[in-house]
Amino acid sequence: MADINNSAKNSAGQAALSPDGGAEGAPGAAKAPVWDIIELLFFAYRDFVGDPDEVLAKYAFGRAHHRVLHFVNRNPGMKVADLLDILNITKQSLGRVLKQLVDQGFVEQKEGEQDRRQRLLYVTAKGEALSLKLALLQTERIERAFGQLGPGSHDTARRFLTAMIDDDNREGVLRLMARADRVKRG
Amino acid sequence: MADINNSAKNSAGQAALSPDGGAEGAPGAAKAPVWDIIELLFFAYRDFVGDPDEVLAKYAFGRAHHRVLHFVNRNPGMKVADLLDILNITKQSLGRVLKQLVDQGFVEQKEGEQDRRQRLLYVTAKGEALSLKLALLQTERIERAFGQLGPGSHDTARRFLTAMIDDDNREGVLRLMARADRVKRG
DNA sequence: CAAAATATGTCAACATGGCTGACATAAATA
DNA sequence: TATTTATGTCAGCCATGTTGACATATTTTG
Repeated sequence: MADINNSAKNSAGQAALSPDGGAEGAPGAAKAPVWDIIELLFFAYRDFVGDPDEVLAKYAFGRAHHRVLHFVNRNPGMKVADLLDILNITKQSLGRVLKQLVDQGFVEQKEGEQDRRQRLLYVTAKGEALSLKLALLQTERIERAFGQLGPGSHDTARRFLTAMIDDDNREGVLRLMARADRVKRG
Repeated sequence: MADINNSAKNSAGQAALSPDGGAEGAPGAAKAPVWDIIELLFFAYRDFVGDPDEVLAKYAFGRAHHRVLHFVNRNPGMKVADLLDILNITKQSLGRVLKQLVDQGFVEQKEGEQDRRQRLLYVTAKGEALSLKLALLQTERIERAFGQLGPGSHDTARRFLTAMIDDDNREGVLRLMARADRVKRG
């Protein structure tokens, strides 16, 4: 709120602060918020998750259904407990949307072979189709962005987003993604 | 569930798909979803917005309050209608959280000078302090990420996130951010 | 000036998707 | 056999979104 030596700003109307302008010497002591990234994350994510909404609405589904469908599609045969860990919600919350997905034939539950207490989750053909449809919508936006940026932007974005994940969680997330990738493409 | 010719994966446990491996020739025809970015956005954003939660809980506030407080702090004197546009919610929804923020002395409303129907929004000192506290929490995560990536990562992240915003909205968002920057920094 | 449009607020009712707590069942494990 | 585990379910609460209707003050317009 004071106002000294600045007013210079780059193309995005921000920065020139953390990259060098701002004090960054003291380790661990964040002085000025990185407002631009904070706000851009808000707007980017808002538009990103907004894409599938109209499609979901046609089935009377919401974002909660989308998340469940997505992870079951990506990790066929996963346990209910695994899904709870990923989504970070209670089994009661999950139960509600999962039941709807099962009742309407988007997700199937099969008894575990080794452990018959488990209800392993699979998408049906219908479920996979919907999951794919939604993912392709989001992919359009992502690839449009990559198109505007240079080559290597995919890798850069991946590295940035990966670094934004909790240190505690990062390994687990990467393992999950690697496994999903193996299963779906194997 | 079969398992053929792969298992090679890069450091992030994914990729080798869109960057080159996958078909990308047909313009406009997205064939394969960019699963990695889709999932990483989910996890990164989840952790990112999760940071402020415990602090907010001490005031019995939620993420809705956080969003309002943030934008009012960044755009002092903004109209209620502007805030509604940004947040994309109804005035009834906004009214609820805004009232709490006003009642508890985090936000003030002042009559517009030219147009006395307007209730221009300002954070109080208390509100600014809280907004800053929350932003610094998120900044820690962001700068930790920038630290893990090379120099120039701030700029790269900004460009990526900017490109992810709706074409229709991008200009408006950038204008808003530029204006906020001007106002807050003098 | 009177009429219409605008900015905001408010009441009431409802939906979604989180949550806690308690309890039930079947199957695995000690 | 006793306990633990994986899952499901009932009941109710909370936060935050929605729609629709209506009120009030103020500005703008015909």
